[in-house]
Amino acid sequence: MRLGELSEATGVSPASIKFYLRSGLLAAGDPIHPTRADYGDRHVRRLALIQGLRSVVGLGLDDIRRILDAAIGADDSPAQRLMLLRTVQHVVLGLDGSPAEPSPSVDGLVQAMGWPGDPSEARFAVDRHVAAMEAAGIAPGADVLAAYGRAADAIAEAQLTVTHARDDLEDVILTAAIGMHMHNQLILKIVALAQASHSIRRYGGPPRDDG
Amino acid sequence: MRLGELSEATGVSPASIKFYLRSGLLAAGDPIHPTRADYGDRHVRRLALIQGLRSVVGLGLDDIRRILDAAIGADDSPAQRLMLLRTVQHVVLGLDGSPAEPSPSVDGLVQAMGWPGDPSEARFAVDRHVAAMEAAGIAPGADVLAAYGRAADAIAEAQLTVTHARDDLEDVILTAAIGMHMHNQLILKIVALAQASHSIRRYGGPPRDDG
DNA sequence: CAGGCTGGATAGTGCAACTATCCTATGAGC
DNA sequence: GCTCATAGGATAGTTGCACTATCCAGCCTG
Repeated sequence: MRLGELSEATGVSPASIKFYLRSGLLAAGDPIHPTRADYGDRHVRRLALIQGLRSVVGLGLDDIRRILDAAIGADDSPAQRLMLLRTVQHVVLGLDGSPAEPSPSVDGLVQAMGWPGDPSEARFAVDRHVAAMEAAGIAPGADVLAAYGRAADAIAEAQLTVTHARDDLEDVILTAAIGMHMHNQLILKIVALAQASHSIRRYGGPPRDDG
Repeated sequence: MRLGELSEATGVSPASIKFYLRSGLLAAGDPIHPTRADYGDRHVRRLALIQGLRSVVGLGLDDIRRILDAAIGADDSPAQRLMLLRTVQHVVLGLDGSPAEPSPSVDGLVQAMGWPGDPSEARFAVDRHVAAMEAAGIAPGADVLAAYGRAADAIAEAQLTVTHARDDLEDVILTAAIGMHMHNQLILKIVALAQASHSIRRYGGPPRDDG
């Protein structure tokens, strides 16, 4: 299909498609004439991925590009899929990979959950984050961490299962990134629900607008 | 203190302070002369709040203004604090308050956690979110929801306790918003950690860069 | 009374993500 | 062969947000 048709098929304006082509987010179509290129299904999927990462997950084009770059040349093997998953996490969480001081409470969490204790980028990120929360005076208690651990274990399992059920890498990325985001928002909303419940317990009623 | 001193005290440029004054995010100082105003501690705290909500939580100035508006006229009573907390959740989560179809899995969660079953904005938000996830083919299972519920309960309790220990409303807001954000990021990172662990279990090793 | 700082208004900057315009080269129709 | 609409490519302009810089008048100090 031609650019105009690709635009109609995806709902993305021709100008934006051109912009993505220029930006290197979308591969050029197969040139069938000097002034004509042919776009296919992969372009449609790629555009859907870009749109999803932008509008749902809220990533910037630079971050999207980093994820896309990781997908280039990757095959469908489990190892490559995990690699891709890791890149998505890396970008979405803004991990930087530099080592951090292990936190005792995180040690406790890892042991309680039976997770491997190897230092890793994710572990560093958790350690750093817990340290930041402690510095802010809002350190998570052992019970909170334990609850997070169980929740995280359940998400991780579900995410891996869903992710590996996907056929193509665009789907893998989209499922992983949107899954992370959606689970995250879900937890926030459940916390809001829990807080409403707790405030009822403490004060006999929810906070109300109308006095 | 004068504008220049307020700037030095907070690290916010005079131009930005003027901008916040114009935007209505920061109350004008007490005019001591036609061309001189006096700023006090409340301006320092307000600026710290604005900075925190912007740089840590990532809110836009419109959202910050909505939270600030809710704080105006509020007193230190538990009810007002809860009201404020609710506004913060409202803004940070983008809740809209319109009713949603109750989801059976959320019903199950609420009953399992012993939370009050009253319909509420938070409940609607959770119902809508679960529906969206189901539509996206990434519906959370009962085990995942149960784990979230326990985690949320722990956060809510901790958050309420920490929040109510704060003295002034600026602190209440900042603690609530930054707490939400930090806990949220923490969960994401713990999920990343859990995922690394699961991938080791499944495939005998973490995904690696170096092959 | 001059200079500098204050506060207030207005306009400009930088970034991100588009969006509109222009240009060139076909390729279809006559 | 010639014209003209259109695709594709390059360039510049727009929008929204969050500042930032400039300008101006007042007035307090020295």
